[in-house]
Amino acid sequence: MPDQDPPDARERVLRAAETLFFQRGYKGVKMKDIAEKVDIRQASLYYHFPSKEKLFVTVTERVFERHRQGLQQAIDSAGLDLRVQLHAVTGWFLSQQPINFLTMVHAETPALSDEYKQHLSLISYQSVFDPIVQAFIRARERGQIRDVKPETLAGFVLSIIDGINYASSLPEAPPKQEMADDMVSVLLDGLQPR
Amino acid sequence: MPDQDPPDARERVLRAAETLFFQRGYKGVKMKDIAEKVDIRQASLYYHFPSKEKLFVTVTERVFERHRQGLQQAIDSAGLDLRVQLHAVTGWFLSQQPINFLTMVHAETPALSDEYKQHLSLISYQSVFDPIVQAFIRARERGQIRDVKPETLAGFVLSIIDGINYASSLPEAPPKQEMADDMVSVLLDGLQPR
DNA sequence: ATTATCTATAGATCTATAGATAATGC
DNA sequence: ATTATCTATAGATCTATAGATAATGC
Repeated sequence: MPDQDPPDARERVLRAAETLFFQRGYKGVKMKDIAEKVDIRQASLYYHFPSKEKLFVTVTERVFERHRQGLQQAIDSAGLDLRVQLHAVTGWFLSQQPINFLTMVHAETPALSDEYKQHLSLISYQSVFDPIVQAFIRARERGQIRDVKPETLAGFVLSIIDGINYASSLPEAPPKQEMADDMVSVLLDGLQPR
Repeated sequence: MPDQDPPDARERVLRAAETLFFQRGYKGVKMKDIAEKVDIRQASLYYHFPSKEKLFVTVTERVFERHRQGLQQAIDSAGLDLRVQLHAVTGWFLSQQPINFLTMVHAETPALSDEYKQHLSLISYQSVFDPIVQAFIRARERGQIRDVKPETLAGFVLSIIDGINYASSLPEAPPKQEMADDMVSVLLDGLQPR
């Protein structure tokens, strides 16, 4: 593994913006906040990106592309057992900066132009939703699970992961790993006493 | 059932604000938007509420109080079977204007003063979280479910309900009722083929 | 020369206040 | 008199642009 080159200014802007947008939402972040995090002046951001909206969309596209690759790889290298695959999925998400997918594409997009709304909705589906849907479809084909709509199940998984990230910001929350493991065992085995 | 009196101006403001704040978030709503929905001028809102923040907090307190009562009643009248209770919980939520609890208290509060953040976090816990936690605790005491942290389980339920509301805004989503029923059966019975 | 930053600020937007005015109820 | 609205606008905030300046690489 070679040492990482120090990120250039554009990259530093993208990283700062990613953290802030996902913490506070589009409207909750001022260009000044991002500039301060990068330690440049607010107006200098416009050398790298023509507008706040374009910066947000670029950030979001990058994040979803990263998640698409990471998720796909996690699932692919987990073999053919759904339980192992689901642990790989939660492992991937817990290794990443927490994102609220629902919040992101649901609560924030109203602030964006219609064109971008649709676009972000589509790539969010393709990147984080679809790989999980496919995993459920295949598990069903292998007879590992009963017949429940795979899109519904993928929605459950993503919702709960969002919820785990939320819960972890509260005092007294169990470790994320524990909640994630509980999710997998509840989804697969249910809550009936053994 | 007596006819409802027509709501007074203050009440109309609260209802318009509730809808808008929960659709677009605190920062996504302008006082002008609320005023237009009530069909008065923007400045007239300040006769009823001293500030946007106070209006938001009042709206949120009312909503959570309504949910606390509705949830408690739904669970209480569902007898002692957890499955029936969970259907009552989903029935209650699906009968109400969709709220994203996670979004609400997580993504929006950063825009509010620290005092209100804590306050809203607390009442959200007491109103929507605690009744469900109690239901899981009792079910466990009755031996109806195995030993998983009840707070974790309540988090799963609320996360998934948020997710169902989100999914329903997408094309091709299954009916909410169907997703909610799937949630209950997956939580209780798991996904193992029967 | 080109690249990357800076200062200064225009223009738009938004909350909240001041003071006037109309409607309602003694 | 009191209640509920209105018009007008001050003041704060935020994005984005203009033009100057410093640093880098031929």
